Amino acid sequence: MASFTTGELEVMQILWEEGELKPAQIQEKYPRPIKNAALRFQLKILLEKGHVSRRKNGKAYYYTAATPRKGAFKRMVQRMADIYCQGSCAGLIAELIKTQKLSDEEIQTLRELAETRQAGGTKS
Amino acid sequence: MASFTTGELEVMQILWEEGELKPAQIQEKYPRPIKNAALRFQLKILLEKGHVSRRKNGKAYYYTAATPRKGAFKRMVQRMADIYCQGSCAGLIAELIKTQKLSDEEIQTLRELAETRQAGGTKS
DNA sequence: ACCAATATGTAGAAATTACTACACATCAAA
DNA sequence: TTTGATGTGTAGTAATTTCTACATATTGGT
Repeated sequence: MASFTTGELEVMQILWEEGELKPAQIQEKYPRPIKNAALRFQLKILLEKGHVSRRKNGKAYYYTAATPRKGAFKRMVQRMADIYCQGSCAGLIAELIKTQKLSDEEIQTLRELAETRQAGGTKS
Repeated sequence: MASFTTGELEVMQILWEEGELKPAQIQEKYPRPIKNAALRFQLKILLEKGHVSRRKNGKAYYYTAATPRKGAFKRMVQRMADIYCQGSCAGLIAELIKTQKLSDEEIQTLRELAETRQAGGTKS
């Protein structure tokens, strides 16, 4: 009831980035060749599940994401934390900082980000 | 060729944590009730795909993870960065620090972690 | 009003993932 | 060596996900 299949996610990504599109336009942006009818099938599923909505304009239906990107992101983060870090998001972030390749500037940015949050959270 | 199905991942998680187990033992640790034969089917798939190996000891086969946890983690991180942060892992970490609920201590820990990496990267 | 281009709807097939039932194999103990 | 507990192998079923083919509908220009 929460996570997307691969195909669904490919469509949602496009809608999150592009806004309102009709099937033929989504098809063009699709990361791999896909038949129009196959794509429309994905849209049908997403519509039934309530993840997209559509609106008729001229001849065609235009689709938009109904499920926000942010919520989907949160669920995926939590899932990953569950799998790899006993459910702890902080643990996940720590693991990422420890293991990912990061340039000096990127680390500096992250550090500043943490400091900012710290300053904002406590009352100066 | 890279990512696990839900069922496969549930098995891999147990093997990553516990080491070498026989089917009945994995079955006990499984996050939800599962029939012995159903579990063994998952193991069969994982074996065919090369994600686990097995070794006979006494009556039973004992299974171990052949695909390392670390690699699977990296792939999942990259996938998530691709979907939500234009492929940038640093961007992903930044997004996490910005959006996740974190206690003061957790933020402090992350900050220290970043500082440590920074100190270690540049020559003191 | 008609036609051609563009869209849509639906039934069914293929591929993947997940599960079940049951017959057969192996080891240890009497 | 028979017996029973434990473990294995395999064939068949179900559910989900993905794709295809084709008939039908809608719109704008003539």
